[in-house]
Formats: sequence, C-alpha cells, structure tokens
Amino acid sequence: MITIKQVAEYAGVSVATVSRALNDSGYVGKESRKKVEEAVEALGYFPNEVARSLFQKTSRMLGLLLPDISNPYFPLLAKGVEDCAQKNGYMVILGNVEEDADKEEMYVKFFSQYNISGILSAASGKKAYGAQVPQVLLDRALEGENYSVSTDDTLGGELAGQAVVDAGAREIIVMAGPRKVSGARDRLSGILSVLNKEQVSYKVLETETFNVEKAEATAQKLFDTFDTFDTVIANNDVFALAVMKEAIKRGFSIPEDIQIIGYDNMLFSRLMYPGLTTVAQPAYEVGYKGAKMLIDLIEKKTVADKRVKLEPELIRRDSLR
Amino acid sequence: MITIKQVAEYAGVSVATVSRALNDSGYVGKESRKKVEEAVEALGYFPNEVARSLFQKTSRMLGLLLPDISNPYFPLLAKGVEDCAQKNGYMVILGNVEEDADKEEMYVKFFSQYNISGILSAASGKKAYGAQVPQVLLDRALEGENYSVSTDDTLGGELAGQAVVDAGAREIIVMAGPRKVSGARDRLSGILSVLNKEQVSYKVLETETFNVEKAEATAQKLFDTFDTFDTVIANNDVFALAVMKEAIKRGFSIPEDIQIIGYDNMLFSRLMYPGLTTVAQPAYEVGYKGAKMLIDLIEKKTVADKRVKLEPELIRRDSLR
DNA sequence: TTGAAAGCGGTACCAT
DNA sequence: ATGGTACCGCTTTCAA
Repeated sequence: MITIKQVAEYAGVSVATVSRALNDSGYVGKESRKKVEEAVEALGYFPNEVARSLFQKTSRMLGLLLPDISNPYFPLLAKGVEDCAQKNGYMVILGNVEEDADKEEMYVKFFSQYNISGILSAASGKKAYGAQVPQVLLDRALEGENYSVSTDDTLGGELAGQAVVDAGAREIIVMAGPRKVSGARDRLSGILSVLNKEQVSYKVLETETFNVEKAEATAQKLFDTFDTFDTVIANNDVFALAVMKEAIKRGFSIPEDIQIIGYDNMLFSRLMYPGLTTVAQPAYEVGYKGAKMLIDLIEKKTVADKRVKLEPELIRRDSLR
Repeated sequence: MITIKQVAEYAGVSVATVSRALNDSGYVGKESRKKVEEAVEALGYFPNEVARSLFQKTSRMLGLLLPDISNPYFPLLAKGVEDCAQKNGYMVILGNVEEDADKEEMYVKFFSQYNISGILSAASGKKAYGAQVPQVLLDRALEGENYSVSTDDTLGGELAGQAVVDAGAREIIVMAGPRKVSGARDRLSGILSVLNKEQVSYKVLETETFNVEKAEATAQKLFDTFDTFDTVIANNDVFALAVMKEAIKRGFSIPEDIQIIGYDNMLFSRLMYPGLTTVAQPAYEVGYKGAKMLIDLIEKKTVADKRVKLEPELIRRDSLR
C-alpha cells in the first residue's frame, strides 16, 4: 500500500501539502500542486479511507437495514439505494434484520463502530438509534420527527379497492397485513374506505406477517375459512400468486369465478398467466430517493420535505374482470 | 463517543492494560481485569473498529460483488452470505456491478480503501484484483488458482436433460445462456450430453444474457423461430415463466402440448400454476458456504477444498408430463 | 504558501 | 503483570 508520506517524498513536499492539494483545502502553490499530481500519478496513490475516517469520525458508508432480502420487493429497493449511493461515491452495507430487534440493534452498533455516516431503514423503524447519525426510513413511515420516503399506501389501497369494485366485485376478501406495519394499516384503511363508500360486502383476513414462506398456508386458510366470495384483494403479489394457485387447484377459474388483485408489481406478476392486476409500488424509486435524501442530510444540504410520499399506480392485467 | 482512554482512567489502569483485557492478549491480572470490566460496563464502552482497522490493516468487512440484485437468484445468495457473515461477526458490503467491468474495478478499489478483509464475487470473475485480499468466487467457478463455491452445473444440465427425456420429449428447444458464463456452458453441455446419448432431437436457442428484462422478448422469439417442438429446457425460471405465458397465450396447454423445465427453483416456481418443474440451485448455501470459506481464508484456517461444488436437485412439479 | 507536529482511537513492543 | 510510547495514514491547526 502506498501512503501519503511516500507521495510527499516523491513530490519533494510535505504531507500537509499533499493533503491540501488532494482535498483542495487551503493554499497550494501551482508548482506544488503539479508535483503532487505527478507523484500521485506515478505512484498510483489513492487515499486510505480508514485513516481519513478515523480523523473525521465519519465515512462514505451507508447502512441499509432490510427486513428480508428474500422478499422480492427489497432487492429492487436495495438496487435503488445502491445506484444512488454509488453515483455519489458512497458504499452500502447490508443488514438483513428479519424483524428481529436484537439483530437490528447489533447492526446499528456495528454501524457506529465503523463510523457509518447514515442509516437507511426499511426495518421495524424504531425511531432514533441513539440518533448518532442521520437516518431515513424507507417504506415504513412513522409518526414524529423523522425523515422518510415511502409509498402512499392509503392511495394504493384506494386504487386496489376502486379497481375491484369497478370490476364488479360483490363479495370481497381483503387480506390485511401485519397491524404493526404502518404501510399495511394505511393500505387497509384505503381499501376499506372505498369499499364502505361503495357499500360492497367484504370480510377481512388477518395475516400476521409478510413472510414469504407463509404464503401457501395463508392461501389455504383463506379458502378454508371463507366460502362465498368472488374477489380477493391480496396482501402483496406473492400472496396473490399463492391464492391464485390455490383457487385453480380447487377448480375455480380466474378471473371468471374469482378475481384477484395484488400489490407490489413484481417481476413475475407480468410474466405469469393470467397476468396479475396489481398496484405497483415504486420500490426502486423509494430506494433511490431515500438514499438521495440521506446523502443530502449527511452533506448538510437542505432537504425540502422530510417525508416524501411516492405514488403507487394501478397496473391492469388479466386477473380482474 | 467513549474511548479506551476514558475506560483506562475510570478503571485506574493504563490503556495498554485495557486493550489486553479486552482482547485477551498478554497478561492481565485478575484485579485489573475486573476493574476494566466494571469500567466498560459503567461507561457502555465498545471499541472503535476504524481505529483498530487502521492499525491492523484489515477489518471485519466482506465485499460482495453481484451481477444483478434484481435477478431473484442473487438475493437468496446474498442472504446466505449475510447470515454467515453475521454469525461470525463480519459485515457485508454490497456491490451491484451489472456486468460492468468499470464498476467492478471501482468497487474493488473502494474495498481496498476501506481495508476490507475479503471479497466474494458472483460477478464476472476476473481473477485476482491485484490479489490484495483473499477472495472466493461464487457460482461462477473459474480455471486456475482460486477458491470457489458453485453449483455443479454439468450435473444440473444432466438432471434437466434426463428429466425431459424421461417425460417423453421428442423435439426439444434448449435455451443456452451466455457463453461467457461458465455455469451456462456447463449446463448446456450437461443437457446436450444426455440428449445426444438418448438420441432425441433438439435445437439450441442462444440467448446472450440472463437479464430479466429480456425474458418476454426471448420467449416470443422462441415461438417465432421454431414451430415444431414439444418441450423447452429454459435458461432459468424467469425465462421458463415467460415461455409458459407465451405458450398459453398462443393456445398451447402445459404440459399436454408443450412441457417445460426451468432452472433455479425460485420462490414463484412453487407458487405458480402449473407448478414449474425445475432444477434447484442451492443459492442460499452457495452464499453461506462461500462466506464461510472466505472467513476461514481470512482467519488463516485451513480450507479443505478450494473448489466446492454443490449439488443441484431436480424438483418435480407439474410442467413436465 | 509551506511544513512541523498534534492528534483521531486503538495495538503491541519494550521496559520495568 | 503493568505502563509508556511509537505507530497505523490522514487532516488540520499553528508558526514560520
């Protein structure tokens, strides 16, 4: 590894001068600057960020807390984060916390040990981890004093509800996500507001998790619990897919006997047959804009709104009549 | 932030003693140890890893290079990596390099600036990034002197080929992945060896990418290019899904008219209808074992074999007769 | 405009 | 068994 000291020697100046030249801070003579540049070039020098970080008590690293990477929603979000981070010269550290508060805590501690400069959290969203560094919440906005980028889930719920009544739904099962997840609550209230207004009959099926492993069991439970319904508003696309499969297995056809709408607009929703009508969440954008906001916070730029809401969009395909 | 110096003062010993006590290195008297422990407890101290890293020229961070997180295979792999890393006290830094050599280089430089202790790469697999730190290749094994964990894709290909002939295939389209990806080559040769041996008729459709965006177009192309076939061996599950959709759209039924087999065993393969017969790649395990191997390398433990091959497994569902 | 030197928070060598 | 101290690579006063 080649150090600033070697560059200084090669250039025939002091390390202080090299540092100033490299960071454009303070005065550096034309001559010196040129000599430094040559030395850097010749030696192939690049600064050690660890040393820099030790002094500055910060770094160009972002921590990303995710509840479950194997849920296909999050990789997209992560990609948005990563793209933005990279574009701005930051690296992202991945923390898969699986709705486990201990893991989350462990990661936050880890982050602070490494002088991470900010945290993006799509996990449980406990406010203020000691508030050491700026943080922005992804997708799960929270009350109170904090920054967040999320989807307008109330609107998303309304979109789903409206789509379903427009398609002539008469007996609806709405799958409600975990109550503790604010997005799931908003979505449910959006759905119900439309359903109530339109006076169509519905029942709610509570599900306690978004966990992907549970999808099949949940779908079965749905059919075992209810018998007269013609429409289901699913939790997300994975659950919708599971419900579709269970429906077909039980001899219903889609959308003729049972129609269904999902949430998320995952890759496979487009590719499956029949195509799944769903509400698209701008996962990539949530990630990208969240990262941008965090970086602005870190770099003390002004952030216009603390709580950005992105609009979901209804994607019409073939699972609704 | 509370430092080792403060702990030393509180405990009434020197920083050297605190350091030794904390790291169990060298002699520490019973008394001193106790005083240090109390001080740590009272002050809520935990060591700054950046300072430690500066001195040791290494860190407890792993770099993970991925070609495309939005391809659902990789999140699973990443999860395996993350689980293993976490269990061993390491953090993982995410690098989405998208088959872009510049990005890859940029990341590797980034990694070295942050004293990362090892690299896991599922990306292009260019050997030895200056060979500064240990690295293990994931899923794309390479010739020569290096460590890797991957799936036995030749076997995977054989499995797929055999399954298809056992199901009575007569005219097969085999989709061949990008030639430059060693796994894709192995898979193809596995498939063809079986097909040739069994003397069943086939044609090969070349695809230049695993890129998920291309799936629909590729499926259309398949049907436009060939007309008499009863079986397709797809590149991966995403492509299989796209082919299934296109088939159904064109009035074929599955598996009666056209049967199909995928590769990967992604979540949705189980959830779709008809269930997709596929060859399961142990993505999570590749990630986990790769991380374990890397950590062993870093910690100078002996690594039994440099090139671990994990076995894929045929998952029978309903898309084959 | 430049350089010497004092840290940043640890680790480890060398005396004691 | 313990403490003083040099050093890891870099940034930033401060004096010249």
